[in-house]
Amino acid sequence: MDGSTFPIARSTLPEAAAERLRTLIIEGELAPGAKLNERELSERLGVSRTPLREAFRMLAADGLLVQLPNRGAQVVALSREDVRGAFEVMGALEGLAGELAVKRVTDADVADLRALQVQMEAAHATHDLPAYYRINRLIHDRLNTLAGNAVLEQTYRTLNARLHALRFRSNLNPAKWDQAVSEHRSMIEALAARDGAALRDLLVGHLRAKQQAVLDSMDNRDDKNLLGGRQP
Amino acid sequence: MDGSTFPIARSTLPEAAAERLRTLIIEGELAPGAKLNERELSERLGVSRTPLREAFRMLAADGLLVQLPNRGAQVVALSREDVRGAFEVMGALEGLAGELAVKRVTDADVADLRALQVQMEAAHATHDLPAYYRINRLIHDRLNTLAGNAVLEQTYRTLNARLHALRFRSNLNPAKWDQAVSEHRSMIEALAARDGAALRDLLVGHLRAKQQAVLDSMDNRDDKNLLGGRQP
DNA sequence: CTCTTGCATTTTGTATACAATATGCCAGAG
DNA sequence: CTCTGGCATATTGTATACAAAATGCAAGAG
Repeated sequence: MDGSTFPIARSTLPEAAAERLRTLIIEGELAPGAKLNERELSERLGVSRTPLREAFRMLAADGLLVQLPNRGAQVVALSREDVRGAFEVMGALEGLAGELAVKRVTDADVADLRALQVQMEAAHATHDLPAYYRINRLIHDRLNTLAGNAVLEQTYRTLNARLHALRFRSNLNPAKWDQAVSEHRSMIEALAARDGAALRDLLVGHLRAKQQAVLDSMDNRDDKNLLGGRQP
Repeated sequence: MDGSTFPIARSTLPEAAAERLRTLIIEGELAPGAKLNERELSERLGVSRTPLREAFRMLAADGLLVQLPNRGAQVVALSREDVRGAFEVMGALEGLAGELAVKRVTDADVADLRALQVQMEAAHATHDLPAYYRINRLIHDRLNTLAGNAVLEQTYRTLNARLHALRFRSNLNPAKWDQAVSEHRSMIEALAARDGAALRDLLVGHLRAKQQAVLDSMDNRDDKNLLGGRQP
């Protein structure tokens, strides 16, 4: 027999529960700061407490929950500082992804990305925000995959999930949106030109703009107290 | 009452078990690729299987274990590619740490680091490898703390633990050692001069050299099959 | 002799029972 | 009226029992 394997996706209850909880957190169904009662949640998910507690450990490692000994788990409430820090790290990771991607990207990859860019600009032109975010994410994920570094990709995804739990999608002013789309165009050109340094700088700058937008929106949200439980 | 808290360190069994296992893995007591039998381990650690399984989930999230459904957990066996990737990410993280540290470092911090540098050079002069590694780690940790970014620090520590499980300490040739010590001197000077870009480049280069040394040592170890279970 | 197939054993997965800790309320002192 | 202390309740922590799956071995077919 050759070495190839075809493992079927068999998920255990802890994994399934973690996945479900992850979605509930990111969708905002479970709000930041919310206390998670084990018995109640296990009944709602239809599993016993044992696998649920394993799910908690996984999500805590991802930074989506915090666990206090003898006091249970609660959805993380990111402080302004946490968000700033997470975006700084994301910037470094995406910058690295850009540098690495340049070394491995093929013309076919560039063509794919250009196609995505066209779709993104279409979404921009029609003010289709959900489509824009979806394509935006596709492009960034693609770039990370192109980097060919599994550790990077995993770290990136984990951090991204944590930030998505903020649900900062709501507000994006027109000027910033125009700017972001234009930056994306430049990024793809830098990639096509195999200019790693330029791509890195663009990505870091892009992330910094996003960071600023998110921090501004945190200041202006009426539920900001839910997001900033830790600082005064 | 003011808002300050003084929580005493109360650890739960899963955390304690994870900590113990982490040590066993990093010390090499549990070798890469080793299968972990739940019943046996729980007896050796003196806990039941339930908290042990939670510990497994934590370590798996840290990348120290891999868990296969219905087939238990085993100590991760890092492939050459994994090591390359992890060092690339470490480089990006340390580079960021350097840039951020420059913005916050005080003269007192610089003085502390210079003192550590002196100790490091003493260890180098007397060929005290363990002391060298200890001080080396102190310096890098200090730099990361100086960056003032909790997300960065946590990501850095996790990744570092994974690499430490390789136990690559064994071989370091004299030329590389001299080079590393000299690079450290430059790093502290760049920090003292608040030159973030220079510090970043030094750190990235430093990591790249370390990466190369580790990859070389992996090629030359007779137990390399234990480290590279995944690739041919 | 080799390969398959079925069974016994081992090991992991999940639920539940019991223990330890935390929480909230009420009574009583000041 | 406020604060403290102690008890009842709720919740989390851990061990154990049972279920499901994988593993290893041996017997039989080819």
